[in-house]
Amino acid sequence: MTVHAHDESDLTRNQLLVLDTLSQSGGPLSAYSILDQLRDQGFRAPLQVYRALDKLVEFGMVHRLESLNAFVACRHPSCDAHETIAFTICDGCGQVSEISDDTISDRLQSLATDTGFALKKSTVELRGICHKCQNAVRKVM
Amino acid sequence: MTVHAHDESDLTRNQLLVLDTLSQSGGPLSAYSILDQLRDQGFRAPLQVYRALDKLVEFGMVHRLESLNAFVACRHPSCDAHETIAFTICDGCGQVSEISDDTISDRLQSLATDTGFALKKSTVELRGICHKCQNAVRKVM
DNA sequence: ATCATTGTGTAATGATATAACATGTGTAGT
DNA sequence: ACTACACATGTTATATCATTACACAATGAT
Repeated sequence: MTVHAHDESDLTRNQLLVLDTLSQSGGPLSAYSILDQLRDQGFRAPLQVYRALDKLVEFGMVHRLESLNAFVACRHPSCDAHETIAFTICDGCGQVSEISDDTISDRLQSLATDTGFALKKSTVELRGICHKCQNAVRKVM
Repeated sequence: MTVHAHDESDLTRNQLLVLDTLSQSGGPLSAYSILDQLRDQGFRAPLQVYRALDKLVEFGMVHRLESLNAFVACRHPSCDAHETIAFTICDGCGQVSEISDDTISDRLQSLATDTGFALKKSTVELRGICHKCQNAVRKVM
């Protein structure tokens, strides 16, 4: 029984299709836009997407962006080291970057521990404008 | 024209009703459950709640919890110092606590700045089990 | 062979959020 | 007073996100 270390060969057809759709998009997608892109492959209902997403998130191969109600493929090519703790999300172009930072994760963990809070999952999402989009705005002005 | 430093006297009737509902609940509420609680006061449609919430969030008097799709009244009694940067959310009892921590906010800001990202808003939500609920589980076992 | 587990397909529904348009209300400028 | 403007409101309809419930199929363990 495999516990971790999932790779693509462990995935079902539906999970693979959903993961591929997300990977190829290069950015966040809603469950319903994944569904639309997979109609040709036989997808008919949201549940087919949500079920695949649940597993992929569980495996750490996809992340859910709470502030967007959307999903992104993990950028880590091999499926170890899914230790992302934060995301930047550009409100201009939608680009998402993953950040790993021990200062923050350690600090969050100790803030929790200090108050007796058993931390299960951290959501850290930074909304703003990426470097490229800031330059793009300057050009227009 | 007042720019900041809103207090209750600046609020419209609808905004006051929504804020009171949230304050009295002591925890997070969805927009629709706020709506249900305000039917007696004449509320009929979700938009009445969402519009009030938009303003209250803008004023810093209410926070949106992204991972819950819900809203809480800011715990700060006077409406200065809405500098909360993080929340703990207990998955057992639903209790929400606000955390202000310069280590984290400074670090998030500098991670953003380092990559040329213009940070507008940080979402930091810690999901887990609070101290009380951990004890409650022990009793049952 | 049977049973449990897991994945799948499908329809219906629930939950969250916004668009579009009409109406009211206070206030500043004339 | 009248107008123009900004802003809050009311209402209907619709868009978007997510789950429940039920039936069936494939796999693997006993």
